Amino acid sequence: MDENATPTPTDFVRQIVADDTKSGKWDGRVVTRFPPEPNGYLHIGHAKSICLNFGIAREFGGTCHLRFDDTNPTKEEDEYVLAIQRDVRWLGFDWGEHLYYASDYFDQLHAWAIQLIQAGKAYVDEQTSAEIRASRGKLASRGVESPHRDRPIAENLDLFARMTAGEFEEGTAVLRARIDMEAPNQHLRDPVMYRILKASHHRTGAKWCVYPMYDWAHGQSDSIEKITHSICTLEFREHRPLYDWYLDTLGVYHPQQIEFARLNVSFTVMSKRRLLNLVEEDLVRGWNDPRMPTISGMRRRGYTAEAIRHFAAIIGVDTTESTVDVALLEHCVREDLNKRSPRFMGVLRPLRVVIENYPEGRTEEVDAVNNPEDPAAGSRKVPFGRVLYIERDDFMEDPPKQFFRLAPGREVRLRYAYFVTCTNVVKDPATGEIVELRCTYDPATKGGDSPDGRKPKATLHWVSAEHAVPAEVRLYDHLFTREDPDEVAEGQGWRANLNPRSLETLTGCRLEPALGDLPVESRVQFERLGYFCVDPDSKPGAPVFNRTLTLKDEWARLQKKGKTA
RNA sequence: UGCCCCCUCGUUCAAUGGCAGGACCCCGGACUUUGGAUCCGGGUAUGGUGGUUCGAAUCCACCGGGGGCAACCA
Repeated sequence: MDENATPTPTDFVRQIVADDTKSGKWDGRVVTRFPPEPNGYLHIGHAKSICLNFGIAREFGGTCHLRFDDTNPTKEEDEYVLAIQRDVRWLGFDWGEHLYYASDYFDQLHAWAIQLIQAGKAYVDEQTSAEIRASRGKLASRGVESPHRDRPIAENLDLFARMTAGEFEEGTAVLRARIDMEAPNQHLRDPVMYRILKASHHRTGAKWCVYPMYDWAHGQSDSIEKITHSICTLEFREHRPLYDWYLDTLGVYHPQQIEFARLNVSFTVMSKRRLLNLVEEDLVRGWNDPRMPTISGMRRRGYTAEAIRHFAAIIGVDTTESTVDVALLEHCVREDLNKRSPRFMGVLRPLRVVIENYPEGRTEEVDAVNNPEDPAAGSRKVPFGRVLYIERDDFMEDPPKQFFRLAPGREVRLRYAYFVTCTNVVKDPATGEIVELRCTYDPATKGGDSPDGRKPKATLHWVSAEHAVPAEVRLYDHLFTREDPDEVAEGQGWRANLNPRSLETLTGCRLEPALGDLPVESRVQFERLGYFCVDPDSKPGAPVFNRTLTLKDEWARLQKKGKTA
């Protein structure tokens, strides 16, 4: 997509950055970061954050770091690290040499922890996690101080050293910041800084027995990297006082945390926990299932990076929790695909048509425009013959008034070819099913125009039976049947709203020859049907297509409204 | 019965004390060798009540509604 078509967004985060740049608050530097935890694949919500962080860096001449927030070895895997990098790159962003891991900072973090202990600002607590949770107090009440809170500094130092050395079992001790058990903000009630985890870390292996908690790791990582604007989602707003406390207490470089509303999209779920659940329970075919709101899923589905970036630009950035209509995302994809997709003809549910007055054994080629939106795309030849396939939906034996397509005795245009008139309907005598149409064609209409000015009300797509490529086509619908998957009956979970018809696999489709050998991920339009792309499951001579999205369909709209009497 | 945050067309984002506007969506029409695309027109919004002000979506107060926070997750 033309970069000019996407206006540079203006939002409150960019406003802050612009103001800071102007005032010289950070010496004119702009450094942001995208800090995913490698415990799942990136989704469209992350895309919003990626576009925000990398976008701001690009617009203000700054840099954006990719930092893996890998502080929990029990949930994180290298597979995710690789997938995340691939997805960010595919989206069109580049972190240059600024690839970091929170685990790179474990030594520094540990040294800082000792510094806090020495300052009397942290202590080792040997209460159980249940005791700690209970003593932290309810939402409306205050917390109670740990019996270990006032233990001597030397003892804390010793205990923490032994925790680090692996002398204690998991769950037997933690290091806590010594702040205020009566703070109205729960996060300030002596938060845990380190817990004992005897798990192998994807990068540091068995080096550590203690791992930093998110709050302890995140702000300090920002500080080490000299981040200027640490942009995160709304749920971390109440963590900000803690973010600030750690940095201030340590007396180190202190970035500004800014929170924005995470993206929700209708008819899907966005939490990594739920997406992981769908994958693990085989409710979808993996993280990159085309029905998933993951970046890799959308990519496999045929969405373009440009469309996703444009979507991110127009939804804006705000502090109000909201759910964006999936139709807006789909609009962005259609808009982009309309401009760039070469057109072809493909028949999903074939109905055989014999042109009775067309000579047996004859074949000719007709000229077809590749993309009416792009004259530079040129044209191609499409073979035509006596036996064709058309879409079953394009014929009705007894059509309602609003049906413009083929019917007995009616003339329609075959796109780029000829006008044909249906003369007979052949049915299976046993089932009554229509198995073939007999038609005649008007040789004077070659190319699709009649010298006498006749204008059929419909133009149909078709393929020559002799030349057609057989294919599998996968049709997708929304993953959930409700705008809000959480809207469920008593006692039911979000999965009750999974759409049982989110995937429909069609075999025996017939495509024009040019579609037989396209590279994986090629994106095309099947005329009158929608946008499709080549799935990696394709084999030579046996392509598999995913339907990215349908075209808008006036006839389908009328049917849906029941106005087709 | 604590703390924090948020309420503008159906949805979403603008309007930074000065004519409430755009996009999506929906409806209707034009055009059309894709019932596509495109173009044109239409579509009951500032949660409520007070206050400040020449003037309030915007500032203040109260009320109402919604969301977040009680992992040794991030």
